Order: sequence, then structure tokens, then C-alpha cells
Amino acid sequence: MPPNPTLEKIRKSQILDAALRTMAARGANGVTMEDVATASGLSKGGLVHYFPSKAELFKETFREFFNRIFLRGQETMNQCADPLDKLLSFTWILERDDPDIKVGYPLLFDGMSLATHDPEYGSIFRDWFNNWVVMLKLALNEGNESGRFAVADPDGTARAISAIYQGIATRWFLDPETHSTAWAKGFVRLSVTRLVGLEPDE
Amino acid sequence: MPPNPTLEKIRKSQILDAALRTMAARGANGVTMEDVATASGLSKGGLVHYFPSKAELFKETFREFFNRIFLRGQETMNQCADPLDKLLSFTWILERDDPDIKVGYPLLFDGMSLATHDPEYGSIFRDWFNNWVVMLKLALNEGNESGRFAVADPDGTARAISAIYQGIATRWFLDPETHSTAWAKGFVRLSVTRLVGLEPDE
DNA sequence: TCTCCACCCGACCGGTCGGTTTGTAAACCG
DNA sequence: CGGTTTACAAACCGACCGGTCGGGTGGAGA
Repeated sequence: MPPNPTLEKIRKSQILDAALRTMAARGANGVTMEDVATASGLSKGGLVHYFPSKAELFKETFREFFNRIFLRGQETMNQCADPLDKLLSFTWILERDDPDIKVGYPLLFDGMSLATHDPEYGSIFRDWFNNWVVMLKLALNEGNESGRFAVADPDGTARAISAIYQGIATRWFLDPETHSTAWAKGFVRLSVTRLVGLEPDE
Repeated sequence: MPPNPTLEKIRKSQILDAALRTMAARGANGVTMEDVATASGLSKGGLVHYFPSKAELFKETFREFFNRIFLRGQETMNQCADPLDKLLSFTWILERDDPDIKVGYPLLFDGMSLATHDPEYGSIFRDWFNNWVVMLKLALNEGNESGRFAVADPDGTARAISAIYQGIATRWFLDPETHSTAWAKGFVRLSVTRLVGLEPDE
């Protein structure tokens, strides 16, 4: 029986998906190889056949998921024409019912915690942050060129916008009782709009 | 040998301090009772004598540390008279050499990660967030009353300011190469100032 | 048909860790 | 001064976990 690349792809995506679900549900450091194995419908031996190392499996899971999230953001942003709309197009990260979102924040927090102590996770997240910054900077430059914005420091502003999204989303996720979705969306809009020198509702 | 309350206080604070250091250095979930024991100059048995449960020791460490940080923030803020200065008085959380700061972010990220899956950690952090919000709201109301601000929603704005601080500080800590302290302080100032309806440098 | 190998299973091993138990020295009390 | 309790230390136990290993199965090739 020669190696079957199709099957391998299927299995690996099965496994990564199962790892994602279990890690989001119980926290990355509470997840066992056995957990992932059963969640992906394999035995421990079967899992190890595809991912010999737990550390690699987990890192791959992070990379895969955050890449997906970024692509989704890129897609959403590019559906907007106005540069301010582009900057404000990421409110889908504030939808409590979205499956990506439900899974995303636990993973994000686990990842940042890991990034503090493990340089490999550090670079995963730095790269990820940087992708967002590059994308936001495009919209900022676009707005500057069209005369709509007057942003002196597009790079710094892009980083600030990205950070503000994350800061507000963090509170919104960790304390939903006192941080409603309306609050989160409203203050993202207000902060970002004012940061590029405009007023909301205009 | 009768119980010695003085010694118990000394030992407990030794232990909590050691736990803090090791947790910040290696990440909360990579720390062993034995690690904390040796770091506090005790044996495992000695440690367990004072903290019979690892979970309780760790939670107590979180509570103790974040309470200290909050008190420090309160103290710093109250040294400012102007309400805008008060809102901007937390830049000490952006000092890379400060020992509290070096230890604080690893603990914060670990804590948020734990809060996602453990309701007890959840309430620790919700309470903590809320303390900051209450404090910021005082400064906002003060500014509103003196006519310096015109903030329509002090509660929401306080939450947003707190979130913005955290968002910017997170990037500043996790990716110092591309997020300088000047960037962080500058954009905190700009975002917060504009949020309360003012312009910086005035 | 026989062989071989990819695929997968599950028992097992070595090590780690939280917590318990046992031991002991010292401080206090009657 | 004997008995008791505290404050540790150190050996130990049992559970768990990551990774290994031997084996079994079934399809592809000789």
C-alpha cells in the first residue's frame, strides 16, 4: 500500500480540527494527545502516526487557525470601498455566535500566554499581528491619498487600531455581562474614527 | 510548639513571592509545587504545610499580585489633579524595567487564559477590570463636572479607556521590536485624549 | 496468491507531579 | 521534665501523560 497523500490531508485536517475544538473547550494545556485522538476519531497510535510530537501538533493548530482568521478578515475588508469602512469592517470579531469567534478567543489567550515563554509561539503571534498591521496600513494610506484622512503616522496608527480592536474585544469576551456587543462595536467605531481625525456619524 | 502567627505571615508572603517569580518566569502551567518550594527556600512538605492545595496557592498569588497592581495605579492616579492627567497617569504600565511590569504581563496573559476556562479565575479578572473602571469613571465624572470633558457615557468610556490601555500594552509587551515605548505612550495619549473630546498638546 | 507496507490500534514504559505519610527537632505547657 | 503540638523535611504513592512498540489488517504489486 503506497502512501496516500489524499488520505493524509484528510486525516491531518480532521486532527487539526479536533485539536482546535478540544483546545478551545478545555484550554491548550489541559489537552491530552489521547483527547485529540478520540476527538478526531482515531486512537492514540493513529494520531501519533500523523503528528509524532504534541508540541508540533499544537503549534500547527495555532498557525492554521490564525491564518484562517486573518484570511477571513482580509476578505471582509476588501468588500468595503470606503477606507473608513475598511477600518471598521472587523466587527465580525464581536459576534458571540460565530463559531470561529467562540473558538478564537480561548485560543488567542492561550497563545499569548504561550508566546510569553516560548519564542516559537512568540513569532507566530508577532507575524499574525503584523499581517493585520500591513492590511490596516493599506486602508490608512488609501484614505490619506484620497484626502479623507490626515493620518501623520500610518504605521503607528495601524498598530494602534489593531491594538484597540484587541483590547476592546478582550473585555467584551471575558466579561460579557458588563461589556455588551453594542458597547464594543460603538467604542471601536468611536475610537478608530477619532484616531483618523474624523467624527462618527458623518 | 504553639502556632506562630508572625511566622505564618512571613512564610506565606515568602511563598507567594516565590510563586509569583516562578510563574512569571516559566508560565503558570509549567510551575510545580516543588519549583515554588525550592524558590521559597522550603521543601515540598514545608510548602504544603502552608498551602495544602496548588490551585488555591496559584489563585491566591493572582489575587495578591493584581490587587497590588491596582493599588499602585490608584496611588499614582491620585497624585494628579487634572482629570485628563489622571486618565493618562497609567503609563507606568509601559516601563520595561519596572519589576512589577516584567512580572505582570506574563501573569496577566496566563490569568486571562485561565479565566476562559475556570470561572474562579474569571471572577478574579472581572473584579480587577471593574476596579479600574470604577476608578476611571471617577476621573471622567470629575472632568465632566468641571466642564473640561463632554463625555456622554462615562461608564462605557471608562471601560473603553481601560481596554485601550490593555490592548496597546499587550502589543507593546509581546512585540517590543516593532512597538516602542514611545509608540505605546503616544497612542495611549492620543486615543484617550480624543475619546474624551479633546486634542493632545493643549 | 503471496508479500509487503501503509495505516491504525492499544498495551506498555519511563518519567513527572500533586498530595500523603512518616519522621524529627524544637518550642511551649503542665 | 515528659507530653504535646508546630514546623518543617524527605521518602513515598498513585495517577496521569507523552511517546514507543509490537501487532494486526487490508489493499497494491510481484
